[in-house]
Amino acid sequence: MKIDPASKSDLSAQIAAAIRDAIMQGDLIVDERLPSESELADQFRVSRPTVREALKRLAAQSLIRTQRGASGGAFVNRLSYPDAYAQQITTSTLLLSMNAVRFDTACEARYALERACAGLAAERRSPDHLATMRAEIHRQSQPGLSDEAFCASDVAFHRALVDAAKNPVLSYQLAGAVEAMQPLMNIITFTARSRERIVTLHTRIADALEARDGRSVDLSLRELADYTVSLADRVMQHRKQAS
Amino acid sequence: MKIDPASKSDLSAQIAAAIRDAIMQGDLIVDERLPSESELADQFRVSRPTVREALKRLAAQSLIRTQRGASGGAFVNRLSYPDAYAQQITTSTLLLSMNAVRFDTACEARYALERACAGLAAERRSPDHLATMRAEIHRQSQPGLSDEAFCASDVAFHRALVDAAKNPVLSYQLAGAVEAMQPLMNIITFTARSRERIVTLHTRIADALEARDGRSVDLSLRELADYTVSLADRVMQHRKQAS
DNA sequence: ACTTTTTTATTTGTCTGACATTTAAAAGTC
DNA sequence: GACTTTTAAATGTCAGACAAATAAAAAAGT
Repeated sequence: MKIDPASKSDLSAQIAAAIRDAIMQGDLIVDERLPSESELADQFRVSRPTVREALKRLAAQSLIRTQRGASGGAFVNRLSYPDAYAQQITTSTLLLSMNAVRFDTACEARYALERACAGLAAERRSPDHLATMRAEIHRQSQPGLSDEAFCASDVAFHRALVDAAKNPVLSYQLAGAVEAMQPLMNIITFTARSRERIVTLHTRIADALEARDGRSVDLSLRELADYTVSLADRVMQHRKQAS
Repeated sequence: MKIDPASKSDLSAQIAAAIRDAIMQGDLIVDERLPSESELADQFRVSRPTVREALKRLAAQSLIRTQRGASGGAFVNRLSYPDAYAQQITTSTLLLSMNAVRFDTACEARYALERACAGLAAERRSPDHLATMRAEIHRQSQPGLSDEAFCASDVAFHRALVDAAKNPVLSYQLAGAVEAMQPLMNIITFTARSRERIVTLHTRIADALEARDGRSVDLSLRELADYTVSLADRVMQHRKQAS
């Protein structure tokens, strides 16, 4: 069923890969129970701790879940959207923070992706999405709002925009990109961002969405992107001068 | 430094979360060495196997790498683009295959994302990208080509289009989406897809890209998307009739 | 006969201790 | 000084044990 070439290193990684392949290939279906740890140990000719390490690897990717007790065991997990979001966010966040991705590169990518939703969102937006966006705009225009709260509201606004496209796959992809950008965005927000300008642009986007004018949404998003990038440039130049 | 509330279950998961947080927070930087497994065991007041399970969880997410021998240990890993790709692909593939995502939903998402690259790609495409695309088009028009090879070439073509935008973050996001769609796409291709039509549209895209006409690229992509979705509809209807 | 309680078996979670293997650095040798 | 050998530290793996949770079976009580 699943074998294991005695080639090179790390038995637990090999076992994890074998089980992962079986799941991806469809040999193991959702909610199916894997053999018990002891049985797997016998099957693969390794000890139980080694099997356990392999299972933990899979659990870390939400591929399996485990239950204790009689008739417990490891079960193939249905990968839910929230789980997938979470992993995408950690992966994307780390990728951006560890690879010295330039702010404008990330920003360009983010708004390009978001603009991909503009047309669909204009077609399909429901009153709920509009209400959410209006509410966030209102919150953003409150004078006493902290920087953190403003950023959170900003994310919620754009999240609503993406969700308005009513395509869960798009939402899933975009959630990772937007969330991962947040730390980078905060650097800008906390220094130079004009809330007034942002609120104006957000309002324009909401208006265009309400009018189901996809082209106008797209234009406003592009303007927002350009503004954000120009801000970033200014912040970077400022830093260069300071050092 | 990192503690561990004796609240609820699964020590290895808690420890993994603590270390993951430390990495994401920046308390542990790239290439920094974690304490040895024995030291971590002492620190968290657990046994070494438990620590090891936690470390394997992190290794599964490419957050750490391990080296044997003296001055070995677990090191914070720089998450590389290829590693991130790989994870994105497994996650996306499983998400799509396990959640009964409708083909047209996935297809819509894929082409929406790809169209997000159209403008940038038209601006920045290099002769290399064009050459790759032309070569793939040529391969696709060979009569003896197997279905598998045609699909692979299709992926390579679209990959080149995305890469032409010269934004690694976009490439990273799109690679996952496109690859994850492949199994679904194959269902269509192996039944009803007209290669001639595809090649014609691909050629039009390449021509528009050569002319740096972003708008035209976008239109051709939309046409390709519509064609693919209509094909899918036909295949589904055909199946419904058969059953 | 039906419900409640108790027992039991199974399975994961965790610990202890040991040995194997790899690898870099220290010690020794020419 | 360059080379070889030894050593120590670390991960990788194993074996066996006990704890804890849990569902099913068995027993008890009404």
